[in-house]
Amino acid sequence: MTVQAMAKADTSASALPEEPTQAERFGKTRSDRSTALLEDYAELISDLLATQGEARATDIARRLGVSHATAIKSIQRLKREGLATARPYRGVFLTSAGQELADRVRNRHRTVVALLVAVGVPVEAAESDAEGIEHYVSEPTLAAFAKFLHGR
Amino acid sequence: MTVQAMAKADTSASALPEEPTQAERFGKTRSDRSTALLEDYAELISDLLATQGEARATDIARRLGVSHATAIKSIQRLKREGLATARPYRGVFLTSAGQELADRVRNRHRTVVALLVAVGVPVEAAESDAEGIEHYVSEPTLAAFAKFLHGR
DNA sequence: GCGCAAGAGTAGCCTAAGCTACACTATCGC
DNA sequence: GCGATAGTGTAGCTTAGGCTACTCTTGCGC
Repeated sequence: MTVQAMAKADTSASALPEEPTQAERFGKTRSDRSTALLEDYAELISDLLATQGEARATDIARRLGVSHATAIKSIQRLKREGLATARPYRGVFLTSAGQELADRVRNRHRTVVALLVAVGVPVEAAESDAEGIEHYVSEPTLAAFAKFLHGR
Repeated sequence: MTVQAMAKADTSASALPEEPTQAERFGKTRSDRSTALLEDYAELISDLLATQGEARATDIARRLGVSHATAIKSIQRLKREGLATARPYRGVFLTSAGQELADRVRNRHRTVVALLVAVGVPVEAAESDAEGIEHYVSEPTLAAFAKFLHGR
């Protein structure tokens, strides 16, 4: 604090953004984080339905590398949020909202990977990093990515 | 399941990666997620020390948009992990490991923002999205970003 | 030098997302 | 048609990261 300290601001640190701005960004990042899991589940279920014809809890668990109990708990959350339906001992299905989310996520995922590769990231790293990155790519950023890829 | 379903694989879904690969990626993403918070704290503390001369729990809380109790809990975790030191009612300081982490994170943050801007993302969106994205950028990807920025 | 506001710390609660262990269905083979 | 096995579901525990509501220090103003 104090004026003296203020004076030496902007030395090494690239000028801190004002508090409210920074707090908002962190808040947005926090909420993105909480939807990241749902997005992954939706996308995976959609892929499983498309390729295997059904999405079973055990398959989902195996793909994600978690226990089946964890997968089931997350599926329950998906149901709570209106993204999926599931009847006991039958598979999991997506509601239209869930399918819409899955499509959006898959599309975004592809764009992110393509962009990473386009700027020179090795394919394997691109695929791997995109898994984490994609959940934090906002609409304007995604649009910029698409434009960049298009106009190359 | 079943051969019929297998046969129609690779339709809409961009060919699922094999299970072990995918599970590894998700696992990596999960562990990145758990270090993301620590990284944010380390960077912020470093910035506060540089610009204000001290890092107080309340300031940290305000910047991050969380309650001071939450900030203190996280600072305790930082201490547990050997990244910071703090004596009661004195400020928070970084260990050399913590400082090293902060430097690395700040550097990575700058590179990510610069890359986003370079591919046409509006500055405000770049700053905001980078906050989430940066934690999932691996070394190879970061190197590719730097190379891309350099050789423009 | 003392009182009081601001800041720091503690306690206790919640939810999400992991886990293991156990119990219950379904179905396939014979 | 019945039994083993594979898959599903439930219970109960853990940790992280939020919160509010309290108490305890510090240090500034007078």
